[in-house]
Amino acid sequence: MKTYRTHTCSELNLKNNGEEVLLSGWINKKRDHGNLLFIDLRDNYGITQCVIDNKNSLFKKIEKIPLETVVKFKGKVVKREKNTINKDLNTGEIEVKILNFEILGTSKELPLPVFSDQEYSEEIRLKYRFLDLRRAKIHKNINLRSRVISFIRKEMESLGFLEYQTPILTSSSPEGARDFLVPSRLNPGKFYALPQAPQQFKQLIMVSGFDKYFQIAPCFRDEDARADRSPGEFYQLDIEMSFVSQEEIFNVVENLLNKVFKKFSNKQIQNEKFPKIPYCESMLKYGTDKPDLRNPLEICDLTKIFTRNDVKFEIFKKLVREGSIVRAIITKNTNNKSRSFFDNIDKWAKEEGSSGLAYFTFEKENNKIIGKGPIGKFFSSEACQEIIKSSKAEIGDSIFFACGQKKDVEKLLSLARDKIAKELEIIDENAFAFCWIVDYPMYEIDDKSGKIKFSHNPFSMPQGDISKLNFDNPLDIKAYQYDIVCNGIELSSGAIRNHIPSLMYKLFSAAGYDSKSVDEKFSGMINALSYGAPPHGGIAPGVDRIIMLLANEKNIREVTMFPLNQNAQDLMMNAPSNVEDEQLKELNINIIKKK
RNA sequence: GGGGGUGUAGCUCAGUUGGUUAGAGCGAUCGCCUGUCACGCGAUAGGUCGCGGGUUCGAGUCCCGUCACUCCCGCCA
Repeated sequence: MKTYRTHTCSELNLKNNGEEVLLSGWINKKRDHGNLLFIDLRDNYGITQCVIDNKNSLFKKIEKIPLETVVKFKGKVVKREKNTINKDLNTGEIEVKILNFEILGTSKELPLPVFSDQEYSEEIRLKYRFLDLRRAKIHKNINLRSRVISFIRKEMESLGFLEYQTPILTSSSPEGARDFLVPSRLNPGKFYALPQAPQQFKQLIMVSGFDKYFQIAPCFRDEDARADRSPGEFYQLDIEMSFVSQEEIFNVVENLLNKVFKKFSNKQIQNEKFPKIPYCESMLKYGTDKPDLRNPLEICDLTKIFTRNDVKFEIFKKLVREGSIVRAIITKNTNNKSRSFFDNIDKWAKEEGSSGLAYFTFEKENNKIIGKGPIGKFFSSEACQEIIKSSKAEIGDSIFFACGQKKDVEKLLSLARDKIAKELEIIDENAFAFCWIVDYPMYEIDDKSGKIKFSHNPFSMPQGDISKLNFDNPLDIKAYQYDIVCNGIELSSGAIRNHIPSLMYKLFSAAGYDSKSVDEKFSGMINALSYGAPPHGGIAPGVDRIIMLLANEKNIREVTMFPLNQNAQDLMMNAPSNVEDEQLKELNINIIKKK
């Protein structure tokens, strides 16, 4: 005997006509005609219209039930008249004539309406997240998340991967993001760290001979939030495999992502075989290592043009002589665009903190190519010809220049690519454009200290003949290190790992770590690699971001059930919070009070 | 740590050059309404204009400070 329901709120249809049923759910909406009352009853599965009129003695009582009250209705399924069918509902061909009711959970007046498509402030949504989560769109997103994760698990298992769990309380690691620390009661003055990723553990799993690992792994990083980055915690599909090349890992992930994105979205995948773009090429053509390939605009280097005598644009020429570079974006067929289109982009660039974007348009006049626009007159016809040649521009195209230090130019033009493409509406919103970014440099120069540091994961395997690595030019060493990018969002990064301890010491040494400090900081890892470690590698796609793309959301909190706000607070549970002095004492912790 | 945006009724927002008693929609309460599905109609209640200070005869509006939320930069191997 069912106590609460015989059917869910999306189940009933014409086949049930005449049946007596029990439904339980929330009062989503009432439409009260005075002597006739419609109630939309909602549960996780859908909505069923229930109806009662004043011939029923319960009418006055039911009429008074507030929205979001949880009720049980006993009723009879009746076919709706043709002109009253609601095609938007699964249950729209029937309604339930209420015979009896019971209130299961009362509701106070709502701080935010559940039945509404309106936008609400994050503050109120997060404080009353349990109400917010009842709303259709986010409820759907969260269930999508569950189905995607379940699908990924099944796929991984069918490929022979096994899910292994790794510790949540681990040790602080010297590289990477800021750690969340957990004080140890049994070891006064010492701290655990929450894992930024199960990086070392998954490698240890390979060393332990398990071969194919995956985990939907929680990761914790104490860094500031962004729209696509939760503060605190996020999930990775963590993968590691033994005895594999980079290419084999690519195949696993490419196939998986193709399947996931085809199953859970109707958008087109631009290239099912993900293009592989070397890091340097990406930095040149897109100004970033996470390019949005839906955007057809590309950047080209035109520094040389500004060394010509027939180019008179002295500001840039002077900067180039002093070591600046010039790069540019060509826009196709924009000679008919208004002056304000160009000026707005220049204005935008200035708002971004740059000195702006100089521009002109290529036109043909008396059979000669000339530059039309504010700085066009500074370029001779021959110089224009040369620009057209090296940038693949055509008559009628426009060109936007940026000049400055390499990093600044890359950054500005990367943003400008997005900005201009949006203005021109040339981004295909109905596509997923994946790519691999490959051949990352092993090292980079630290901006602050000017010293050599690891640019990514210090455990990555360098490329080339490892016996002939040239440590005199460490910046030229590339790693088997790769990222997946989709629509300009970094989805994951991974690497073939360095499983050779002697090589690891050399690599660390180039970044300024002596062997003693490597032993201290990575003793577990180095030690393990010294007892027969298999070649191995892996990757870790971000689950939250995958769901974000599938749900077509721009904010990660829209696919996270109970997210922290931008200040890493949980407004509903009131975390973080003060703790009792007794607790602190037990942990040997003193709070330093700020003045 | 820095920059931008926002903050007015329970919710979403309007509020003119600084000028009478700060408005609308939704929600709530009450009344009318038997085919709605954003039901309709009428009425009532509901405000520390984020907070503090200043300018002014007069501040939701201008100025300074501060707080909260959010977006971005820094940060995120």
